[in-house]
Amino acid sequence: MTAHKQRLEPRKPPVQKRSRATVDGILSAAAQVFEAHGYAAGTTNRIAERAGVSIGTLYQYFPSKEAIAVALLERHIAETDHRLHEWVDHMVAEQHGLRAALHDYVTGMLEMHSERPKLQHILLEDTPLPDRVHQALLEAERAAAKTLAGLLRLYSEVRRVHLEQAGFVVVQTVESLTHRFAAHPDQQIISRTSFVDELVTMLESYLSCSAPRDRR
Amino acid sequence: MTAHKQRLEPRKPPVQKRSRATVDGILSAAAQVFEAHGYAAGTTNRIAERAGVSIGTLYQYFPSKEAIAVALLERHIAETDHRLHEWVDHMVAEQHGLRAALHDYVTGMLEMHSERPKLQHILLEDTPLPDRVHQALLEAERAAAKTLAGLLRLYSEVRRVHLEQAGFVVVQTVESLTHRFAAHPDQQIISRTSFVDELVTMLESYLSCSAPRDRR
Amino acid sequence: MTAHKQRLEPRKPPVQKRSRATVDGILSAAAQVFEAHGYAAGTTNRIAERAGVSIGTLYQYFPSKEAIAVALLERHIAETDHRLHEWVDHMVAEQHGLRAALHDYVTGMLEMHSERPKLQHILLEDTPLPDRVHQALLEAERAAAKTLAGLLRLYSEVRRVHLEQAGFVVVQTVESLTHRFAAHPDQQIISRTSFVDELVTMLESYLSCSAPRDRR
Amino acid sequence: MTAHKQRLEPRKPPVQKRSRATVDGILSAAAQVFEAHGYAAGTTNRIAERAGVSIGTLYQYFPSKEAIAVALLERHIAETDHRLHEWVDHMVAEQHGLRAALHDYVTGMLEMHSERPKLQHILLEDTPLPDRVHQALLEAERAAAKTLAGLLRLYSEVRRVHLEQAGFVVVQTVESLTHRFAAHPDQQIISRTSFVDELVTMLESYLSCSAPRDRR
DNA sequence: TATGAATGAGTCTTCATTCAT
DNA sequence: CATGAATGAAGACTCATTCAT
Repeated sequence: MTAHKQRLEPRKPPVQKRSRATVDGILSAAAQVFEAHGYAAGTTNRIAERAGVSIGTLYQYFPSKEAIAVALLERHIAETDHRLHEWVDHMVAEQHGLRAALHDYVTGMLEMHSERPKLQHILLEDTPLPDRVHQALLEAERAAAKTLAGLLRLYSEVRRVHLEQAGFVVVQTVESLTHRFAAHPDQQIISRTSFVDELVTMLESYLSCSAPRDRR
Repeated sequence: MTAHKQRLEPRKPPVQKRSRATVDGILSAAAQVFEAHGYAAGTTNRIAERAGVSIGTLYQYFPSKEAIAVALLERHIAETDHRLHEWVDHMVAEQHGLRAALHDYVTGMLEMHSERPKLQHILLEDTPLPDRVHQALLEAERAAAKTLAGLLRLYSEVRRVHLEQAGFVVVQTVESLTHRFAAHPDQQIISRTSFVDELVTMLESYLSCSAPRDRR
Repeated sequence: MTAHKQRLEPRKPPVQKRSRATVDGILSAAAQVFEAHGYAAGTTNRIAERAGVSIGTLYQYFPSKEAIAVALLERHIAETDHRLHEWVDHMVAEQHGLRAALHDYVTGMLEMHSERPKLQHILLEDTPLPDRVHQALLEAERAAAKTLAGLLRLYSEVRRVHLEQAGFVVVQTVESLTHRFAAHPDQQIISRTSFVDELVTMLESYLSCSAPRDRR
Repeated sequence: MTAHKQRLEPRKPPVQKRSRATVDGILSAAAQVFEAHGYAAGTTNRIAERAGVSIGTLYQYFPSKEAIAVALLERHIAETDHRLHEWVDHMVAEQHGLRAALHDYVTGMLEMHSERPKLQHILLEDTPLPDRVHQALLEAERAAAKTLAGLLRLYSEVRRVHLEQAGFVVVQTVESLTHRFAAHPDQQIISRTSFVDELVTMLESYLSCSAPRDRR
């Protein structure tokens, strides 16, 4: 009868500050609810309730549940990107050594993922997201790899030749492991500090070794 | 009136072979359906249909949808474990060098995750699994780390001191990266071969470096 | 998430007699509910309740509310068609005069519309019916005009030249007036008998006049 | 908490001209919206938007959606009545023959219904109108029949005895057929001109025949 | 044991209406 | 008087689960 699934953006960003606050409130509530219940069981009513608004208001700002998920993911992508650039700028300015730089990066990402460890995966794996979001995600990863490659070029310790490939591996590794560790912070075989150290060591030795040591 | 969430085991291991086949059929169907539609949209009716049994029969063998998810996850854990041990045995027998061994391991895991790349995450993140499953999962990882540590001890190239920690890092890294790569095989910045090579290189250089190169 | 609005037929005519009864029960209930509340206010829950089945059962047989409306309309078209042919056959067999034939026809239609006077209009005007239903409706009217033309040919009293046009006018007139009268049976300016008589007279004098009496 | 269904009149005839224009604008917008979307899907927000006023303003002038429908219907009744009297006056003045008079009448009504063919039915069949509106409708029809009877008396060609009954039949016939035809102007078995001619012929022969030609 | 029709709690979403500004 | 953000009751529809056959 009606035409669902059209725009996935807030209908009209109804202009001002009140709305900004409301939208943010809904998104934060959604993040909590999805984190706690999963996507399917994270009902829009629960989100609205947690956000302290009526269900009607929620739908004033988001045309569908899916739109909320998309907004959440885009927010996450933006935040990750922001963190990365901030870190890169900081590193360029501070001129620390490679190990220190990696340590800083790993710590930052671990911190970031410790907030809502499960959210991304819930969003990524259980939501039938429109393709453009997946594209955006891949694009963001590609961009991150490139950015990182640019930074790595500045370190004399780095011996790898294909810096973009190396950047990709580093980004993926940090993202994945950091995320995994954050998901089960307590019951781990290894302490947080040790984990960071080992990871940094791995990355450092990888970046500073010149090539596959020997043929298989 | 409803009786959700009771036992999560197959009611009675219903005697013998006929049932064995049926249970397997249902699990395989569930794997396909969850992979394709996600957990929430993977309806029990769809699973039953794909398995070629009636919905009634499905509920003869599994008391709830959740029980199917749990069984699937346990099956996956067992399989991973099996693969690991097989590989370890093979490595012990063949006496290859470290790099070759790692290459074999990485390739095997990548292969394994390429089958149903999304299934685990769907199961892990969207199902409110009973805690004992999470425990089992962590336990399995711990065991894997130990097993790997045992193997690593046999290689003279390995210089790491805390082998269990190293085993943990290796297991996690391979598991994560392999999984990530398998999820988006096409649109990657790096080829499959390069990916494997880089990953192996990273692991090798990590394992064969004696310690953090320098203090931070 | 799912794909609504596909088929508008009962999903699978689930085979047997029980279903036949259920489908009929639902349709009858729907007819009553739509008649009483209008299309929009005729909720599927109300229909199910009136039919004595659960809402789930209703959706086992009809994929959407619209499908129910369509089925109802198709049923009506079929019934009208059936009535018309029955009447034609009867008239051909009985060899009554034109007036008697018309009287019989008008009475029959009036009877038929007295059952649920508003239903058709509700279905026609408020439901966003798929186009093929509208086509079917027009087609049915065209066929009725033709059928009637065939019958009129048998009456010597009929002087009209364009029998199909005449058939069309008669069908439309009877359908419309009969319907209107049935809608407000009580509070009419004219009695039911008089109404039928006048209508018959009008039709008779129309059919038996040779042409426009005079130029305008 | 809700206050549905209270008064159905504009709250206060809010003074003068500005309001007059606003009310008219809303009604016209409502007519378009109902015609295009049906009653249920014709939302008050859409009406307000089309009228170029805020939803709040709409509710300043109409206490409910239903009140708009009622006002629309009353407007329609008044207009029909106006047309009829205009026509009668014209006919009395011009002294045309019966056929010409009928032709004029039919043409006028056809024209009128061609504007928003579906609106009336939507209003009539899908809105749970308060009874007094139905009363008013019937009353208007009765009055029309009487008015028409008065006119018919002036024509020597008319032989019918019960002029009021005849007036009723004529009014109903013209109203119904004209409306039906207007609703599906394109796909008709008969052209517009032919339709008018046939209808006029039918009415003329009816009015000028003295009585049921023969007993049944 | 297998079947599949029936169930109904629970979901997302809409929209008439209110009221603070 | 006008505005439009907020409200929440209510509706269409889904799907895990049961149970009579």
